[in-house]
Amino acid sequence: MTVIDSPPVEVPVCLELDRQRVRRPEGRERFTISEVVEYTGLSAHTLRWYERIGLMPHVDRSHTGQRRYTCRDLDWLDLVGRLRLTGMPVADMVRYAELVRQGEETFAERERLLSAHRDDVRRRIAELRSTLDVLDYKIDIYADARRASERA
Amino acid sequence: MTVIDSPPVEVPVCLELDRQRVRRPEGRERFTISEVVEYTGLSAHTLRWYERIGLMPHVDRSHTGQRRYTCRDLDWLDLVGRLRLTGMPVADMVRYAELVRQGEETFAERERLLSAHRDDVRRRIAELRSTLDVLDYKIDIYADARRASERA
DNA sequence: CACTTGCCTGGAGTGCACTCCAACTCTTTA
DNA sequence: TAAAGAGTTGGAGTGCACTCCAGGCAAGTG
Repeated sequence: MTVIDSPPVEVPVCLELDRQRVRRPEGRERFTISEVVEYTGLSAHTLRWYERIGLMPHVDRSHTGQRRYTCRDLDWLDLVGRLRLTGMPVADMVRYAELVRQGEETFAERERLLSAHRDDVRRRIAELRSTLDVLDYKIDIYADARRASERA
Repeated sequence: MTVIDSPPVEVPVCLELDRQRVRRPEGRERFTISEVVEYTGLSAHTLRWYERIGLMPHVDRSHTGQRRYTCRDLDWLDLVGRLRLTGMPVADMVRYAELVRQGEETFAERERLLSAHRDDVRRRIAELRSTLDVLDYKIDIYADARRASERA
């Protein structure tokens, strides 16, 4: 509940699905886990779990051993959040995180990985679209029936 | 493996994701579970499980107790497959199946249920689109780096 | 008649992505 | 100084959607 209100500098936002957009406290550089919970909409459990499975770059610690997230961490979590929303398996995200850790010589493979995912997303959009047609058709039938019974 | 080849009457198809489209054996009216497996791409386990949880209208049986699916069942499985592809939870599909069983007085609620799902699908399409932008951006960066190193 | 194939059942197991628990430490507030 | 609150850990538990297993029955083939 310790929400830090920074002056309205810039307004980078978190894009958690339907949640109202949460302003990132800009100007600060180290965030507690609860601040990151606030910002990302993920639970603290999940944040720690992401770290355990290697989905996070090394998260800094305070002198007492508590996590202190940086802006770069928030950027990374934004990307992870998007990949997650588009259904990329956690294992693939971990793979991508590994590639990032390995440095620039993995650019080509990162490109391949993201391209494959992009194809997947495109395919899924097409799939959703075609289902939308079926839904429209069904809903129209029910709506027609309703209107008919209302007229009766 | 007992695939029934019907003469090419009409060509209604099954829309299982990337699988090649399977022609429905038209002209026949009762299908074994393995034929339905072939047609839907679902496993026999899953088909039996759908029945257990109430996601299927009553499936007919042969005199020896084996399932005999009808064309109506295949139509239903087409719809279920689409709802599934668009991420409708099985519990919601079961709810819809119940409404269908209850008859015409549930038209209004069926309309509501499908409309809600349609909204969901639309929202997800928008979400996927916006992620596509991020992916394009990232992939461009990697591609540029690759081209730069190829020139070097 | 043996064998293979296809299908049946209830119930247990799997994989994924979290989600929670118990027991603890550290910091802040009354 | 006592109590509340935020954070720590490893490991166990949860919910979803299958997925598989053991053991058995029925029909067709050599």
